[in-house]
Amino acid sequence: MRPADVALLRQTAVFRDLRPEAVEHITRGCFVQGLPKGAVLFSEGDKPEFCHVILTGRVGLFTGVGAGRDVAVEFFGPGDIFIAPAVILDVPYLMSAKLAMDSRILMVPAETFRRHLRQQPDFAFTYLQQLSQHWRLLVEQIKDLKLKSAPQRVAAYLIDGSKQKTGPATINLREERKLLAGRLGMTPESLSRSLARLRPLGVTSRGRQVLISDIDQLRQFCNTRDASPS
Amino acid sequence: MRPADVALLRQTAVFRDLRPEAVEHITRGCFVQGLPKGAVLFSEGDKPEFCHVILTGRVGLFTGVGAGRDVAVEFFGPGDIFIAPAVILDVPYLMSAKLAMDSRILMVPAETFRRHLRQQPDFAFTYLQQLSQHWRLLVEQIKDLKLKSAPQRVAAYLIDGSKQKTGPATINLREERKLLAGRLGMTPESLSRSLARLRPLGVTSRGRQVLISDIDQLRQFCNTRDASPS
DNA sequence: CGGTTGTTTGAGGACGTTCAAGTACTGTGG
DNA sequence: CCACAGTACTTGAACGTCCTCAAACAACCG
Repeated sequence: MRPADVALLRQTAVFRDLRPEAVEHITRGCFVQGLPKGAVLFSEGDKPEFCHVILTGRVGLFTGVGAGRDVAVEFFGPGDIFIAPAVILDVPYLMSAKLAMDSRILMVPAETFRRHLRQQPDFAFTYLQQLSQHWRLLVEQIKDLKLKSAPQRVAAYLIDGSKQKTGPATINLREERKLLAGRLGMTPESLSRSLARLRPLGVTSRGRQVLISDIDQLRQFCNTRDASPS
Repeated sequence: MRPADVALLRQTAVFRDLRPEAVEHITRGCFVQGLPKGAVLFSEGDKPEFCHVILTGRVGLFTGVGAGRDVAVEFFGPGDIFIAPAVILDVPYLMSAKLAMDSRILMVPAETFRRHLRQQPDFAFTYLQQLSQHWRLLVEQIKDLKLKSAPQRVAAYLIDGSKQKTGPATINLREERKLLAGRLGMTPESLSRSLARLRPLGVTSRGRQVLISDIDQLRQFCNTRDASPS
């Protein structure tokens, strides 16, 4: 591993609080891969051989890649360890992993990862915290899919992705719209139309830039039972 | 804790492989509650005070309980530790927990649970395995919601819930249909209609009993892109 | 600059919801 | 044991949302 990569790793939520020698111990036998956008790390049904940690970039987890349309289940960014569950249980992946942009990925051999989880309580706990956060991402997504309309899901995503909590905000969509549509459980056409329907509520979008004039107004729209237009 | 409850606990996936003294150590300060169907263990937005382990019975996690309709996100049964993520992170629950039938619940004080996760590597790892399985449940659910039709989701649920892997099967629906409909992301009416549409494929239902004449045929129906009727 | 890919907009249709009524089930008390 | 109330489940009709298909437009990259 390059020193720069080690430095990146030391900033991540899971490794930040570990003793330096523990980090070094875990990363022994690991390596880093710099891969281009579109690269596939593994496919649905594969047996896991590595656990992956994102140092830089963005990775999407997709399903139905081969047949039909591929739909994104969730995206992860720097510091995230993704689909360790398959590694922990040593069972085939339920999703495929594809880079949403050029990324640097730390590859931890599956057995190494499991061994350190068993032997290093601190590591197990910090990873448990991250998996807990990721669990909550999926829960929120299921809630949104089950009881929000398409425009409401888009609005919720914008609110969640903005650093501002109130008033006006600017958001950079972190993935292209086609992929984002899948993550939100709709087609690209529906995403486009949903954004159009949010325009009266102060949402304007140019490319990946989205401007919101009033987040609170959007939040209110998200929580109304009735998503009637204008 | 009653000896019978201890015996139940010793059969669960998480506690089965722990040393007896470790189990006893963890359960010190815990207590068991026998509660009736419909009882609410906690509500969305509450701060977690206990981690819950199901000894017997069945618990549903719901959202939007107060306003609108309450929708089930997932159900858990004996041996499951549920929503520990909120406990681990010490953040408010995203869902409410309601008993789907009379149950016995082991209540582990939140701080006790966190402390043992930190201090007992075996416990952390076995729980990590369970959370990993639960993670995969949510992933499967999201996949189904995003790329299966309502009848296909019902079929997938039946297949998943049956002990047989092939040929004919009998399934006992573990929750009433109203709640099951929410779990499957549809209304009770749609569930009823979906089951009706599966009839030509050899699915007959009487109450909570569902008979399938040929699981493989159902499985094929699940995976077809086109869910055209009959 | 042309080709490819991503995004918007339109029209039509399928799926699922909503509302409403009717039927079957479950448990309770007479 | 039966009658009854309350609930769960089914079925029907109308509506709305979202998807599909198709075309035009914009953006990006070699």
